[in-house]
Amino acid sequence: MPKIPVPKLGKVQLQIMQILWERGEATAREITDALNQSEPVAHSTTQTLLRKLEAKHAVTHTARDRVFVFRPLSEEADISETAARDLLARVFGGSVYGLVSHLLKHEAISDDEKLRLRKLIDDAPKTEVPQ
Amino acid sequence: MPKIPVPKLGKVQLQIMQILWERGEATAREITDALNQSEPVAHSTTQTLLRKLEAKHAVTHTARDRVFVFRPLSEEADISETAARDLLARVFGGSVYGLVSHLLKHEAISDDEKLRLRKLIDDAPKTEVPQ
DNA sequence: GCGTATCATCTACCACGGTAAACGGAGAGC
DNA sequence: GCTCTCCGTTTACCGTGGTAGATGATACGC
Repeated sequence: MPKIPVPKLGKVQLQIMQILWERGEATAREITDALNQSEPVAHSTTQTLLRKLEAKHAVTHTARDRVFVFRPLSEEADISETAARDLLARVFGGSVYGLVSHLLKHEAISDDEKLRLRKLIDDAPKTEVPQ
Repeated sequence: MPKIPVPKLGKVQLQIMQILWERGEATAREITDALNQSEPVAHSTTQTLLRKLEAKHAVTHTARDRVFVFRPLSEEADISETAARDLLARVFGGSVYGLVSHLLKHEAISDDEKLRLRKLIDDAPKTEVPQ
């Protein structure tokens, strides 16, 4: 089994995936409309990107009436995983500490968020480095 | 003043910048050699990328003897900033909490790192969210 | 039946990162 | 003086993301 690797996605491709994750499924037209909420995109562009996403097994489609209904194949967690790990390796030398300290220094975080983060760290299991 | 925007860099381009940040300056040959420590890259490739980096004002060069000495123009902090914010916006909807919790859940972190992270959060200033 | 609207497909561009061969200039060694 | 080697420059190619027009199939209204 060739076991499809987690695909790397472009900006708009990721937006499309997010729409699909949110809704479970959508037609090309619905996706175009959703994309156009934030920025204008031609319907044909959406369709091209859907074809490319399908080519790398990130989405699939089934025909319903005369319309294609698309559904996500890649999981949101996997994509986030890959993207986060990529940034980590490329920019922060693989150091989670480096990235987090950078975020704390340069990004706005509410007190509430800080509390929740603290809790998260406290609740983290002891050194159980998963495989 | 056109005020150059912080450039987005590719994988190898980023590696080149990291070499330059580390050393302060380097010749094309030195960069190629350093890159080849991790993965084979033709010298001409290095030079092409340096030209492209120079085109977007990420590096500059001066001639010394017959050799170009390259120096970084972009700051490491700015590039990290851009890359981190990009990931944040694209994948985690701008939520620092989302990204950090993801990291804590999916990345291996030593107890020591956890302690240091906790300290970092505790020491973070109170909600001074300017602008 | 015929036009119109809607789809999906095909085809083509552009930008950019990455890759590298080919070329030309200029010292170094003999 | 000729060759060798190192260097920078030019040029070109591929892959991919993004963009979209042109085209063709098909249903729908009248």
